Amino acid sequence: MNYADYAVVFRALSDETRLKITEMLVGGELCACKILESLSITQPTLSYHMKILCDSGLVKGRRDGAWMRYSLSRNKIALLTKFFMTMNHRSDLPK
Amino acid sequence: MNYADYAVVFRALSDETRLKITEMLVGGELCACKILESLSITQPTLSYHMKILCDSGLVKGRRDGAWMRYSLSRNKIALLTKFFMTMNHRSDLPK
DNA sequence: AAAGCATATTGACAAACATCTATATGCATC
DNA sequence: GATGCATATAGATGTTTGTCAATATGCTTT
Repeated sequence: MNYADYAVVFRALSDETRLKITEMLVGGELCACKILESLSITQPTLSYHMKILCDSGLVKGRRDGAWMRYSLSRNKIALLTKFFMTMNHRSDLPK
Repeated sequence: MNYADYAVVFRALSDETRLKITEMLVGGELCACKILESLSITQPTLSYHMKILCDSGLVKGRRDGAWMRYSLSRNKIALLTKFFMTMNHRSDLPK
């Protein structure tokens, strides 16, 4: 991942609604309709947010008949963990 | 940190210029003028970005005479590391 | 193939963002 | 206190964002 890739995934996480969705997915795969129930937004707005999350690579979507099921990408989360861990290890910073 | 706090710090990291600045600071404290040298932006634009980074808590600034010296917040980075680590530990996700 | 539910796309719009020029403020030195 | 350098603020502007209502697409079941 380069600067642009990180910028995209951090932008995906920079909205409260998308953060809430991400937290919901920590519990495991969910379909769009289930996510929608927990939020005070319209269905098109949810679809917009899911697209941003998926395009960033943080969330994976798969069709299951009429439903879309979403889950977090373990890989991406591991990369992000490493991003921050490396930050604290590589230097000599004040508290 | 709550959703809003995380949203603010991720928004701070969602811009390529600010990501570059953050990476520079991994090497240790830098003054604004030094950061400015490495970027193709004007001084007011840098000042704008530094404000966003500082407001998010990711970067700490301190006056040193005429200069402003900036460095990363170890605390904040540790919190963000934990944020992602917890994500991968708390659940049962596909690869 | 018609009907019905789940999801995506389009078009519109107000709000927020990134950038610049111009100007102001802070600090050090003469 | 006047000059000069470092940084911040203000104002203007084009771009991007988040949201909705309306509509389209996809899938399943009669």
